[in-house]
Amino acid sequence: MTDPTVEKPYSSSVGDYIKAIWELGGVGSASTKDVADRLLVSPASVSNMFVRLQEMGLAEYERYQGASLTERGRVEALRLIRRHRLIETFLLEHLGYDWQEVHEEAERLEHAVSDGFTERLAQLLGHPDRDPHGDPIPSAEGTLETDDSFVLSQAIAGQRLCISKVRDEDAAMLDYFGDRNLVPGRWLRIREVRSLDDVVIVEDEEGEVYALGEALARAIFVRNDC
Amino acid sequence: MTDPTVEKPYSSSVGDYIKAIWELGGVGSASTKDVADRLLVSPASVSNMFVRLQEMGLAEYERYQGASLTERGRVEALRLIRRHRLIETFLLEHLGYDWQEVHEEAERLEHAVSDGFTERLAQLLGHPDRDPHGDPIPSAEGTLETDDSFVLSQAIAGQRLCISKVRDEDAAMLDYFGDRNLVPGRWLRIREVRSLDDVVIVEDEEGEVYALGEALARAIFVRNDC
DNA sequence: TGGATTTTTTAGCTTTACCTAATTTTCAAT
DNA sequence: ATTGAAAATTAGGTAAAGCTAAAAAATCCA
Repeated sequence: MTDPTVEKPYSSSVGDYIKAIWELGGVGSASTKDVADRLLVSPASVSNMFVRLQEMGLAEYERYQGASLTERGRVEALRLIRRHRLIETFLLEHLGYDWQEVHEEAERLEHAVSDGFTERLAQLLGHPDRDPHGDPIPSAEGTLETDDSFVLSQAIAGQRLCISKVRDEDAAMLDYFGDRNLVPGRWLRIREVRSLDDVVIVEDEEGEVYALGEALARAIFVRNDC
Repeated sequence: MTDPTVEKPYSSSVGDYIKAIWELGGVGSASTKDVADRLLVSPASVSNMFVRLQEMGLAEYERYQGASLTERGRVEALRLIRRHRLIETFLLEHLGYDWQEVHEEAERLEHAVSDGFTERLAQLLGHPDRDPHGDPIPSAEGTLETDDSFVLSQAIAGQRLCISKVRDEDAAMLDYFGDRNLVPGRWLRIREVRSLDDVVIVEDEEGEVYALGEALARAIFVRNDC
């Protein structure tokens, strides 16, 4: 008597795995170890879950070859990422959160909110297509804009480029960038890209000059338009 | 090596049980059956959980006698109820939810949000002390205003009373009241309380007269002040 | 090519939270 | 005081999601 038209929602664990595969896998597939490291679980747990994801039709999986998402898995991942980024935007813009605190809270909330909540939140926020880090927000239909931005360390001296996003993994870096207003939407002129020590020297709109070491230059993404 | 100062958060199931005991128990204790009916689980599951709640120090429990909350359990229940009511207020006032939709969403969210989120939300909402149904919102410290309101069916003809809250169990009733603006904060003059058929006849501030049958008259709470 | 190392899987176990079926206790009514 | 119904508990079982330890496959490298 199970009604196939009513599909039960996936558990939050399943969602975490799908998201991890999406984020790690890119085009190809994600390895057991990488997923285990990202989710802080044992590799054995990942092996188990890969089998279950396949049974659920969310991933393709071949023993010893890692897992990749099916179309349904991809849609599900993008749905969660949409939720996550909209929630982050709300926390930052309406509740006064700062960069550090946002990620953890959004990680929990994205599994608890309904689609209805998500779309109303999108409306409240004015249907943004980027979150405050500059990451694109997938559409409600599960499409994601292609991203032609690249890492600042790959820029060429003389270019004038727009910051498209900043990596959101390291809170201290986010603070550093926030303090100096190196945030998505700002234009930079590239003064020098020094291969010797991977330092990139840039000038912002106010003429302020910054020398960014390797780690910082790889945390800022830029592109030609804004 | 378990650090007793770091207390792990309770699962959402534990929270559901504590809330149910609080809502059903009042002063005394809540019975296995009542909790089972409210949470839509089997009585056997409730018996199990009662034992676990006692081991966790959240409830007192004696076989065949039901369970009542300890001080810690009471504080935990009020914390969840605070979250729930603040979230409902937010959904109604900022996201355009209507009465029906609100409860279910809040029920899920209250287990996912942090205390930090809750307090920021309270700030955004202007630290309300009542939710839109008129239910008092517990303080962050775990205190709850004593409620001296009573059910409309216990009013006496001639009194002038203020609607303090409306029962939030039945969505159709909430709609009925909402449509007629019979909401917390409105004053009513009691024209007649007919014991024959339990119909209560009231007049609102605009002189509109309503005859409310037993079910409706028990869903509206009133008191002398506002 | 053959070891050594890393990665992955398998096997078996734990906890949480639920269930059904059977049994026991309580309570109310004769 | 007994009994019958309602309520509660116990016993035993399931599924999800995790774990460790041991075995197997893949990869790297000299």
